[in-house]
Amino acid sequence: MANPPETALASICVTCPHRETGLCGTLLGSIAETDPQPRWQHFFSARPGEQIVVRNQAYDDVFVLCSGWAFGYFQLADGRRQILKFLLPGDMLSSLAVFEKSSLLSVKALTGVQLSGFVRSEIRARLATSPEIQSTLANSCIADVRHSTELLTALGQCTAEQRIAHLLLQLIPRIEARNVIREQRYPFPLRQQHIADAVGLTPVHVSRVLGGFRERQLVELSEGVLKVINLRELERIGLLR
Amino acid sequence: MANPPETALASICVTCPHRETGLCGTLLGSIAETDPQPRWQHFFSARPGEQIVVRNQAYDDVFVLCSGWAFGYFQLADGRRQILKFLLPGDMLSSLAVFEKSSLLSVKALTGVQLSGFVRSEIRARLATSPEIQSTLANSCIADVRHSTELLTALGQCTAEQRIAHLLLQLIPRIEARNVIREQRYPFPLRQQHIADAVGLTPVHVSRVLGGFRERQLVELSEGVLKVINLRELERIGLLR
DNA sequence: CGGCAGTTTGATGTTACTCAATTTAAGTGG
DNA sequence: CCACTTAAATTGAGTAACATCAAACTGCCG
Repeated sequence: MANPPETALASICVTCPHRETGLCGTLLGSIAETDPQPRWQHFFSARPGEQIVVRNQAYDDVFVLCSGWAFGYFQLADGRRQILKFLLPGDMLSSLAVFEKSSLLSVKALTGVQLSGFVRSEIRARLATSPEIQSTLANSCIADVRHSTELLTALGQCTAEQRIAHLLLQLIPRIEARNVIREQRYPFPLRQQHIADAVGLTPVHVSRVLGGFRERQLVELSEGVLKVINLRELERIGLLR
Repeated sequence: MANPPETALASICVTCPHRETGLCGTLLGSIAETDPQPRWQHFFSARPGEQIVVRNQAYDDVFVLCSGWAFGYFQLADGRRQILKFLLPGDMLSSLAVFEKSSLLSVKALTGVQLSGFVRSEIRARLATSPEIQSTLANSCIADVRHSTELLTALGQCTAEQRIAHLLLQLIPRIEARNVIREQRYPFPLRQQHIADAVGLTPVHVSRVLGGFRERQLVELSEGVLKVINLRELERIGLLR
């Protein structure tokens, strides 16, 4: 995971899996025609576990994840934390960063990551004239709200099994959209601690539930790989109806 | 709670407690100068318990609550439901309704309510030219996200006492902003069932926790009134730090 | 007065947490 | 390639928090 030289970095975002629909690609598409090295954009990277954004701190950039996994979370004073969303390549760290300087969330890298930062003022200027950027942003906000609605319902109303199944089901299509999947084996860099923090359980209990899933031949999770054996049954457990 | 005649309804929204900052007032302010009876706005009311918006159904209007209380929720097939937010006068039922026809949430009236509906196309047209409407909308989205971040953290990480205290603390300043409060007595139309559905507990357990709060002289809740006795201690329990 | 919805209370059951020990896996340096 | 170290996952036993079930109580309204 060595850092590629600066000159190579620009190509990373252009190859974002979501450049067709994502803000990153939308913006880069518009500069390709005009300015190959804009001042209002920069790339950088972070190591696994490194903090990228601190809640309530002010930033002049809007960030897009270009490669790797990250997660947004809310930290409590006593060490507990709630993970609110996992971020995959093409995701904006926070859609509302376009309007608000201070971040609503803390963000940490889960794997090694590469990011793109766009200067907010420039995005807002373009937002005013580009319907494409407008709808990209609106869609990102809608996806965010839809996701947190579901997560809230899962946390408030569902059992441990259902919550974990729901988390997996929510991630599976997003991983599929970004990777070639062979033999139902999905790249999956979360530790059980991350799952626990995301669904409001202890790591110990997560281990027991995943053990149950394995025994029942639903999914197997180890070494950064999620193997999906019985998707139908997983959906029966984890789909919100 | 009889329905006032149509002619009187226009004045209701003008006296919205949040007309200074809310979308409702922002829009009405701009028409007061031009068109006293616009076609792109209409008023209506609903009785206590009546359903106002159905999730996934399409609407041509963006709704603002003018009087009374309502709540947005996600309904599961087996009867469980998660209440995601309580709506007070001046609140948009959903900020993202400006961009998305189909509602992300179901909404029910808690008390008798009066609402204002603005035709979406008209709002979007005005949005393009009015920085005031833009920032009002952005602020509403930001408040929504901030709120669901906190609620998620409370549901995932906190005990029953903390969750209920948190809910009360979240509502208290919003009630204060809309009512004259005497002797720490807040109008509070929620049933224990609503509290339960909002914080992911059973009504029975909510009753026990509230009983504990009463014994300890923190708050008393009965007959639609919340009496706040020891705010400091309530904050010690329910504030997320 | 009777009925109904909402709340309270008690007894019991289940889920998930805590604490602690053990196993497994992943590096690290010799 | 192999001890040694460390982080992560697993397992077991005991406990706390919350759910469930059922009954009694309250205030309200017809």
